[in-house]
Amino acid sequence: MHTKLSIIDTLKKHQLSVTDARKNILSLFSESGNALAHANIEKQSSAEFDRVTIYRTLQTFVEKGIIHTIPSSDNSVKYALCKDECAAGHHHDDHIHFICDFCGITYCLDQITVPKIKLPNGFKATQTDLIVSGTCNKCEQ
Amino acid sequence: MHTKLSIIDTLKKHQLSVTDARKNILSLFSESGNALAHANIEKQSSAEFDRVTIYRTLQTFVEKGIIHTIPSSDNSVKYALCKDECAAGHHHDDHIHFICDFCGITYCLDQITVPKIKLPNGFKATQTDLIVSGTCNKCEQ
DNA sequence: ACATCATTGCAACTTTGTTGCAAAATATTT
DNA sequence: AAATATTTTGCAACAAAGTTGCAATGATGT
Ligand SMILES: [Zn+2]
Ligand SMILES: [Zn+2]
Ligand SMILES: [Zn+2]
Ligand SMILES: [Zn+2]
Repeated sequence: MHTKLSIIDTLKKHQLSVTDARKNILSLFSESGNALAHANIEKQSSAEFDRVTIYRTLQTFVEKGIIHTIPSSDNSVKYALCKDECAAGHHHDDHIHFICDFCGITYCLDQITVPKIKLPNGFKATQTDLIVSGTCNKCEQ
Repeated sequence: MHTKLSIIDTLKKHQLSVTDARKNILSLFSESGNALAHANIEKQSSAEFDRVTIYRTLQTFVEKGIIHTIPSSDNSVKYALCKDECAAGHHHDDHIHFICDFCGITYCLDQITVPKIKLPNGFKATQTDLIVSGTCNKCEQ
C-alpha cells in the first residue's frame, strides 16, 4: 500500500533542496488538483516570488519528473503533477487530457490511457499526447 | 474528380480579397507541404510583410478554414493547410500530427485518423488532437 | 557553526503578441 | 475606366512572455 508523499518528501525524493518557492509552487499543484499555466501560478504567488523563479522552478520540476507538460493550441502550455512512477528523464504520463472551453480547467484523465498509434514506415514514436477539448462535467447544463 | 485549387482560387473560395500578403503566405504553406509556425513565416518573408500582418493573416486563415492549428508543448503553435472540406467555423481535420524531435518538421499524417475516445460522464468532446513526437522517416539512421 | 554548493531576485534585455489609426490596396459601382 | 466604398496593411506604441548573468541569499552536510 501507498500513502501520499508530503510536499517536502516529494522534493527530497527527487533530490531537490527544499526551498520556500518550491514548497509553495508544489503545494499550489496539490491543492488545485488540476493543471496550471505559468500565468496562473504567477497570479497566485506574484508578491512572493519573482517571475524568473517560477520559470526555473517549473523547468526543474519537469526535468525531475514531478510535473508534466500539456500541449495547447493557444501558446499557454500547462503543467500538472505526475504520478509517483515518473522520475528524472523518464516520464510515464500516458493518460489523456481534457480542456474545458468554458471554465478553462485542464484535467488529467488518469483512467483513460492514450491509444497506441501505428505510424507509417520509418516513423518512431517516443511520446504521444492526446488532448480533448469541449465541455466538462461541471459546465454542462 | 477534383483538381487542386490555385492560390487565388482558394482565397476567393473562402471570400477573402486577394492581396500580396495572403497569396505569399498561402504559397509558403503549399510549397513547404508541412506545418509552419509564425516564426518560420516571419523568417521567410520578414522583409516583405509586417509582423502584424502575418499574425492577422494566420488568424484569418484559421477562421476561414484554410489552415488548422497544431498544439505544442513549447509555446510555438504550428499551422498547416486544411483539406478542401474545411470552411469558416467548420474544420474537419481529424488526422494525427507527428513532430520530429531531430529536424523539427511537423507532419499532418492525413491517412491516420484520431481515435474516438470514451470520456467520463458529463464530459463532451468538441475536438480531439493527437500529437506524436519522435523520429521521422528522414531522420532515422 | 562553518564552509560549500544551490537557489533566488534583480536588472537588463529579447521575443512574442496586441491595439488604434492613417495610408494604401482591393473590390464594387457607376 | 474612374470614382467610391470597403478591406487590408504598416507603423507606432505598447503589453506580455521568456531569457541571461551575476551578486546576494538560503539550504545542506560535516
Ligand atoms: Zn468546465
Ligand atoms: Zn496529465
Ligand atoms: Zn525528422
Ligand atoms: Zn494537420
